[in-house]
Amino acid sequence: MNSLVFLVGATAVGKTELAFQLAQNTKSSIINSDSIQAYKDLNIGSSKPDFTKYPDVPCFLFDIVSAPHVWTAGDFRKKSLEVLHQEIPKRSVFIVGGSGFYIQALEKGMYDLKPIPQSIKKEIEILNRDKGLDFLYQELKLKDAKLAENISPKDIYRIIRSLCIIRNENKSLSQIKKEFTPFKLPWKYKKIGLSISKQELLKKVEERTRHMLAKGLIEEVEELVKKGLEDWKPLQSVGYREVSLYLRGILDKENLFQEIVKNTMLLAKKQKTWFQKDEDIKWYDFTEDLSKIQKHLF
RNA sequence: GGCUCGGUAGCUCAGUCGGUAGAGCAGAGGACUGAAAAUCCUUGUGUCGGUGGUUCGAUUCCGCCCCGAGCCA
Repeated sequence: MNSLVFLVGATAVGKTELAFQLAQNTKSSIINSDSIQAYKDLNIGSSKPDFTKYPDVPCFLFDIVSAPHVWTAGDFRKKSLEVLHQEIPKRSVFIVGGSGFYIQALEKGMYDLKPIPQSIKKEIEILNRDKGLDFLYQELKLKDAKLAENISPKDIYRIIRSLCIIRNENKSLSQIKKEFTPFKLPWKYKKIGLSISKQELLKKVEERTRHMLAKGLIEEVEELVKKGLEDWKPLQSVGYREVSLYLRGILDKENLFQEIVKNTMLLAKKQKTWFQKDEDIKWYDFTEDLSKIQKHLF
């Protein structure tokens, strides 16, 4: 019986390397659940694996989206389900990545929502620009008091998104949530996490950041900016954002390294917070023997 | 050596017309349903450089000293 394993943990802990070794040893395949590694043009800053090192491991959902398109949790859910239906009958599968929201989307499902048309997005953006976020928050309070209570009046992302949904679905998010039945994956699966002390992680993050800069992270971002992609959302992610600031003269070179390291550590903390509430995850120290982990899994 | 401006939370700095102080960032914790590497929330006692003086009371005013930056010699 082929199995399904989620491998999670903070950025830079060494998930990818472990996953490829496990997959190679057990003739399994890998699905990427990292939101940034899905992008074709984001290689250095996303720490994309070196696929030539493991030519026999079938890989999915890496390098599948090109700018200016944007990859979302919903896309991940849909595509990963397709891949799983095709792969599980053939071999075991590892799903690897640090995006907790993606794992949740796949595991528990997502609300069945229509895509938001540009016209609605624009309308809300103009309201935000002209009347301010507080005006939008007041509208949300009127139309979905329960949700408004649970988010901050400054949470620009959630306020705009929920108003878009109200306009597009004619229903509030709270209502949609109430009517939603959680989905269940049709396969048995295990979740394992790689843990690391903050001190050890800092060492890894510094090393990785140094490596990224040496390998040409700045040039990678420069290329994208040259193509007019400075507003492309993924360039707001850790590493890419700091380099963009550097290219615009807002950050100087000495601070660039420090800022990337700092924000990567912040990201790692958020990932840790996300995963630690999931009691199904079995944690292993990052120094744990491969064979031990493998034994536990199969 | 003289003059000027600084020395306040781990960092950058605000402020107190004299009643022992507060922002941003960091640190710690948390939320999270289609950009999630995003977007947010909670959390701030520190010999206010040292020392003497004035004062009921000084981080705040005055003197001296120490440290840093700049200008003049």
